[in-house]
Amino acid sequence: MDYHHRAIEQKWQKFWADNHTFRVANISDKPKYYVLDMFPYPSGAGLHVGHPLGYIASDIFSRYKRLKGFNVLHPMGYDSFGLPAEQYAIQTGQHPAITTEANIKRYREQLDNIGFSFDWEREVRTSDPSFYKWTQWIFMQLFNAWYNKATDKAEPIVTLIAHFASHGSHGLNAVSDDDTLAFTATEWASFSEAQQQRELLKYRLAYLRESTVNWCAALGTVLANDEVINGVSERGGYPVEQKKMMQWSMRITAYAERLLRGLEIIDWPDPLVEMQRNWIGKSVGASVRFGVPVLGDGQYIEVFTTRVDTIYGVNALVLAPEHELVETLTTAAQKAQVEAYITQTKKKSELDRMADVKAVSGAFTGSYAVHPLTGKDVPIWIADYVLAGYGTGAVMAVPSGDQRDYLFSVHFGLPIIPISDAQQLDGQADPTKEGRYINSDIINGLTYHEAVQALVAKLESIGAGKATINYRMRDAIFGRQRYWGEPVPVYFRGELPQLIEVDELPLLLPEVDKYLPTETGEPPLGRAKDWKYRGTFEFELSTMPGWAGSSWYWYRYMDALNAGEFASKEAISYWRDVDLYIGGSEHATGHLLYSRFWNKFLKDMGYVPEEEPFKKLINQGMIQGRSNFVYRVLDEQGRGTNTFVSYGLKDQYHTVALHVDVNIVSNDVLDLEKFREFRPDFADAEFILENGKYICGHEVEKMSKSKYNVVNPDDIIEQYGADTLRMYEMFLGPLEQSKPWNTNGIEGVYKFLRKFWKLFHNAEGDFAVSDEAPSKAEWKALHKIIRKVEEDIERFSFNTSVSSFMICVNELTDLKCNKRAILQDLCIVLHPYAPHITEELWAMLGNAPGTLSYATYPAFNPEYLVESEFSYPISVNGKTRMNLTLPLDMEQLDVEQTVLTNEDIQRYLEGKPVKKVIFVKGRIVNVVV
RNA sequence: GCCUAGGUGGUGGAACUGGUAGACACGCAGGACUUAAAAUCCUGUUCGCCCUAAAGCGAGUGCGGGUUCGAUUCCCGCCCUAGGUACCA
Repeated sequence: MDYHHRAIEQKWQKFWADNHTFRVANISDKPKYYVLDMFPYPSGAGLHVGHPLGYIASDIFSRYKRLKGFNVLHPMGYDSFGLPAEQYAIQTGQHPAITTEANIKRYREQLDNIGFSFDWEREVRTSDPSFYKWTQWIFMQLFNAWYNKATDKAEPIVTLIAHFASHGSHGLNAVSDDDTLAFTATEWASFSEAQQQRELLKYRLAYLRESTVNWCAALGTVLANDEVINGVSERGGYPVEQKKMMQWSMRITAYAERLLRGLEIIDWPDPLVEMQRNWIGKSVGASVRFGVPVLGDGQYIEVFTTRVDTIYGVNALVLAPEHELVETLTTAAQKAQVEAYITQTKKKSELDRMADVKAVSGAFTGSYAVHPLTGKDVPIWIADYVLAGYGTGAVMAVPSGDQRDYLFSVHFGLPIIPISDAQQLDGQADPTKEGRYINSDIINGLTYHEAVQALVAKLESIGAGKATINYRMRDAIFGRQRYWGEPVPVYFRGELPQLIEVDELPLLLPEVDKYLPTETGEPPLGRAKDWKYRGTFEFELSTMPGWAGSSWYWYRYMDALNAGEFASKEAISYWRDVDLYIGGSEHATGHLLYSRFWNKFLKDMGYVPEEEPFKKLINQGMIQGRSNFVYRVLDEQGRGTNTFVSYGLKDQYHTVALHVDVNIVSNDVLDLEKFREFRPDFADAEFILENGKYICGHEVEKMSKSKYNVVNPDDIIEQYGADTLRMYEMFLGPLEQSKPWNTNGIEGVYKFLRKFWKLFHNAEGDFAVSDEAPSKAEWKALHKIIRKVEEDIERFSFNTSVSSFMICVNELTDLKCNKRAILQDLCIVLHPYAPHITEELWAMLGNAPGTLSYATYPAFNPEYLVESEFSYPISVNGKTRMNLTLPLDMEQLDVEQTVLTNEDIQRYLEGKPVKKVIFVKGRIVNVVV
């Protein structure tokens, strides 16, 4: 019998489904192992061969872990809220739930084709009310919590209320808005309910605040910073403007330090850790207050600096043009100039501002601040190199130590004062921390560390500053003016947001007549009829952002059907955290940061046990498209003819390159018949061939329909089978590396599986396995692969395993091995990679069908690999000259003698005196002359 | 600019802690089987020189240096590619 992949694969996929082979229990004697994939957004286009790359790797790993005796949780689901379904709904009027359902069905079919070992009984969909009920529930927990810096964790809001009731705001160390009130316990008691609520909102981890948001009028929505690229929306490329708006936000900044600390205990790729570190952007420095007499007594401008030691070099304060004090500070004489400058910067788009980094601009306000240490006047300027959103939106300019300040000062003729004897100011600033300070009053002669200490102490003692830590990361906006997302479980009593009752969850997404903003500019939910809480109060009309559901979904898999909790305590305490998470690096600062934040919060509230949710993380590379081109010959007027010239001859003609469907090209050779059917206008195409073939050109591009380079896994599976697809995707190269998909080469993997199949069959094609004892060489081939695959999988080097399987099967074929003892173990070792063919052969070997998934991975026995001899490469002066087989237990002196007296070696020595012989046992002999 | 990863045959890639560079596979060339094709199998395939052949010689892992008996691997400088980031005080 030949290897018929289609029949075998369908048979086993059905078997696994019918027998619930991959159903996994939350109780087990085995150690647990949780393998998670980043779940997909089910788009209308379906899967292409790039999508399953990570899933195949995680499936191999899961199947391997099962064979190694672990209880493996390996679930899959859908991140099914999202823009494309809504965009489609806007265009067609079809409810996004319907398109989403259809897309999920298609995804499921495609996934099932590949033979994954997911426990589908745990499937989650973020858009399903039984799931988003708990997303809303977590939101409510966040609303009902504050961050206590004293205990360094989030606490229920009741503990804050208790503190206010007994101590007022005194002694509180909390993360909050800037405008909190100071009050006593008695004053708190005297506050109205509304006043109290207003104050509490300044502390809640989910809170409302007026934020400047990226408003995209064309999309009718607010975008996150990472959705705005170069001033236009990532999706669609529409213009984005800054707009003030009441927005739900998440106080992720409360967790900045813990998010940073956690990076040290997790096993993630360095670039990803680095990206998160930069995103959080911690700077240690000081805040310094510069008094501003014109604003009134005791009024000041606060700046943040990482170089407080340079404070005596300050020649100006520079504010962001958007700074709130600019208008007040501008004197009548400077008014025209300042206003002109502000108009000019406002006009500049984000893009211009970035392109213009080197152009210095700014304006003098006419006012002066007072240097807190010298008492001297410091002019106050505005300039757009100072960003309103970072620090305090104001900087102290130190031209000798900061290049931007230097350029600014040179441009506007401000004095440049050197502050260190080590500074070299030849046309640029010198930020050195070496040397001793000069022109710096109380720190003259001190070193950097001494100076910082002395200055912070001094500033603190006069109330003009303190040591401060600043983060680049901002609180995350948690709202979208869109329809297809989780409703926020909040209604309004006047201006004040109130939570609905827990037993009223889920707050279902209401029906609307259109998926567009209302005429008055309200989000689509404003269109819902009679959508009021208890018939009276307005619901929140924005929905949650895309990252809400994905910030906790891995817990739902642990107990996906639980109606009473997001997951039971027992399930969570058994599975705890994700042992291996595989996904793309594009989620580095979005999903992976928000998930860590929610996880820490859930831990603070006692719902989950681990500080970090994803112990180990692997980024799979992107699979790019590999486009093929044909070259249409142009006539003298530059018009296209119906003649196409092969790649190698195209330079002899005037041609234009056209994309051609990669599915009608094989090894860059065009299928002429299929090409004529490809487009009606190609029906009578003629070809100029080379060597009888039409060779196509190629280029690496994004995989997309318009480039005709999309390869559907279903087509590959139809032709070669899922086992071939799985192994070929791995064979393509290291998992982490991005690479173009190229179907060339898949034949090699397909041939391998047929060769493997043939080991179990005789020349007539009948199943024929021998019970004889294997030879030494056969044992050796087996145990080499047992060890190799184990090592490779543990370091996620799947491509090298595939090569080793090929070597092993080549060896066994050469040995004509059909011994049961060898082939049965080989089935187990290969099973994670090629589950269908191995299940089939396993059953043919007489094992109970379907038991292979839970077989025991064979133990490696080093005795089979022990060698008594080794063929040493003999090199002279580092250049390999020949090989010499010597016993492995031969020691240096004997080796030297054998080698040096060898006739062939003598030739290379040319009679020169031997200086030294390097001998590394089992490796090499190097003669130095 | 900064951060990170990477540059190896015609192609994808291998070489794990400094020890035979190019495993494995594709492609290509030649051959066997076949009426023929497909499938299968065998041989060769880094480049250059020499040669009927056998054998031999030289160069070679982006470029230039260094350490070492020995470097794709470690160090210094540079070039290029991809991803991230954008005046962060």
